[in-house]
Amino acid sequence: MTTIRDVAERAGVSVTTASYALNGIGSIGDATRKRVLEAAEALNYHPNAFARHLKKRKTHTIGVFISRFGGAFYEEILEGIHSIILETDYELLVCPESRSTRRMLLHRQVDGAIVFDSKISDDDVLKLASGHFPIVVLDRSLQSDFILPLLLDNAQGVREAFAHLYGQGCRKIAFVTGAMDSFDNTERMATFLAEAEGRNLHVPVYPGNFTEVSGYAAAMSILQSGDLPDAVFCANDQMAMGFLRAMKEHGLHAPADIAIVGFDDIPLSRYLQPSISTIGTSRFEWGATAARQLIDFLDTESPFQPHRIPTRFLPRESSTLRRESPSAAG
Amino acid sequence: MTTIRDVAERAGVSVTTASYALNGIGSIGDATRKRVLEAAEALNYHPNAFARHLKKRKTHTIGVFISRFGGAFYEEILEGIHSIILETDYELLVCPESRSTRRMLLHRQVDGAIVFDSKISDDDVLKLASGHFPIVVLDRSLQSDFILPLLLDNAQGVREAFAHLYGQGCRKIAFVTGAMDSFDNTERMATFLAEAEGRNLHVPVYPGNFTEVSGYAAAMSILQSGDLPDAVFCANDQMAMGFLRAMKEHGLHAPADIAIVGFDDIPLSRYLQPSISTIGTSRFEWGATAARQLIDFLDTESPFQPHRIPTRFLPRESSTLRRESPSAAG
DNA sequence: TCAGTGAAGTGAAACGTTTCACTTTTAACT
DNA sequence: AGTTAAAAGTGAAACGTTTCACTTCACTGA
Repeated sequence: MTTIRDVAERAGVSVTTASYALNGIGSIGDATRKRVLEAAEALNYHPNAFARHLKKRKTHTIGVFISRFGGAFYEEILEGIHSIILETDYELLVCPESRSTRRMLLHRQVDGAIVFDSKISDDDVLKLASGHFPIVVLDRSLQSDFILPLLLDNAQGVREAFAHLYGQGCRKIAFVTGAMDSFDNTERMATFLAEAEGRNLHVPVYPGNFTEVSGYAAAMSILQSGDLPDAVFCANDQMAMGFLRAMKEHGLHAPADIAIVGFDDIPLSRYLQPSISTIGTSRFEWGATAARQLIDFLDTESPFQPHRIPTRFLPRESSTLRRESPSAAG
Repeated sequence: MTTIRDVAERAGVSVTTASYALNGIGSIGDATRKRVLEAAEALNYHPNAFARHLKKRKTHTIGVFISRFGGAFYEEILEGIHSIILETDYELLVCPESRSTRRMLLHRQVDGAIVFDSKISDDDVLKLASGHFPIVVLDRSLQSDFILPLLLDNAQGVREAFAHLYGQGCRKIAFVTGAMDSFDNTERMATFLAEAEGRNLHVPVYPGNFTEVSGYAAAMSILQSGDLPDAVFCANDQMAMGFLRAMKEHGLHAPADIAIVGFDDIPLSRYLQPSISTIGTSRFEWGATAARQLIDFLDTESPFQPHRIPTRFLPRESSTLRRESPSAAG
């Protein structure tokens, strides 16, 4: 572990001079600077990040906190964030859930954070956020000058989807929920039920948890009841996939027997057979917006600009009963 | 920014006592400990990670360095790594390419690293690695006691693929390369050419760079030459996708006109039409193995166990001319 | 009563940087 | 030669922890 002290010694200068030379600041003679740089090179010196960050109060790094990497969901958001990072001089650190006390531990190891992990409590986020530590949250609604909730406009897409099903004559529509502690699920369900209520429709609700398996299970309990709906809205695509799998096993077809709509537009949804009607957004833009706003805040202290990320319904095979017009493709 | 000094003051104890109490070590009376904990809670105190890590020489964190998040490739590796992390008390930090001096900056911010980013030079990896900083590399071959190269067994899969094509009677086989500075590409190409040579076949080589577009371009130059091969091996699936797109645009079909084989088994390859024959591995296991070995090294100093990650050929529609036996499915 | 013991608590050095405030050297003018 | 200013370089404090070595104190048992 060579330190700046070793470098200074070898170059025959003081630690101060070595520091200035290495950072290219202060007034240091060319010859001296060169000698220091050579010493550093020769000793394979790398500054200790902790000592440096302890002294300077900034790390020029933003942290992204997610629960996991899979799920075909985070990837595009991370790419969006990364695309903005590449335009700046910031670093990016992505931290998934871990057993130890990540939340506390990583605090102040980054200058700001983007949070997309329901395992992190609202309370922790509220406590951590400050003018020195702004946070963008992608999965919840929180009120603070230093927190920017950047949420999907769930209502918009759900309304479009409902209109599509209703417009096709579906009147017996069931809803399969996601995890009940999810903000998005709550909003999707509330919107859907409100739309139905507006048309005097009763919507049976089946509990799920966003997993493929829970969609399958919901389908099983519906199919076994014998009383089939003509359409089912699943709170995400994974569950729609599970639902479709169960239908196939029972010799039923979407949309002929039951029209299916999901949410998220995961990459697979387009390629399955039938392709899954779903509600999508540009996740890349979502991530990019989050990163942009966070960095703007850090650089210029400009206050956060709350807004919703637009979503839109993408009709595909799993719910389209008859093609209205030949040119109307999703 | 409340510090441990503030906590100590509020609790009416020394900084030392506060530190011991907060860390649950030393001999501190129950009443005192409680007072310290309450003070910390009241002040919303979080230890400064930099000061802590500067003093203790360990961070209990491993870093993963990748070039980007997309490409349908890293996701599963990251999930594999994460799965191991969850079993331990380590933290995980994932760091994609950035404009600033990430390599130096992150050094010592983690206890060990997993590298999968060709933009990081061999030289840097060699210099950084040491008994205090072990590195697992997933994309290159390097010799050091403190570096573990965990590479795909490219040869195995390529040989199987070649045998498959040759066994079907293909004799005029072209190769589309990946990026020339890629270790994997080099190995895939070398194996393929060696296999061909062994059967006295000449293989025309078309340059690509692993992108879908470069596969498309390679196809265009082959198709325009008018002299069609009966099979093409692409060094990865993205290029195979591009190749197939070009074929479709020319009214050609795989495998009837040209049999196509890719490499990587990206999720999409299974769902496209035709589905793409490819060479796959368990990327989840790959990541898990990397994490396991790194953590073993850190915990027990047990030396690295070099080995290759097995790959296997997955015959699908794009290359299977006739089904040999009804039961032989991939 | 007192040495001995263990529990409870503390002072201060150390980790490796950066940077403020300062001194020394050099060069440029009269 | 003497003055001044700028350039080059340095000492030491600070960042916020942890932890070694130490003190204080109350209690035990003889």
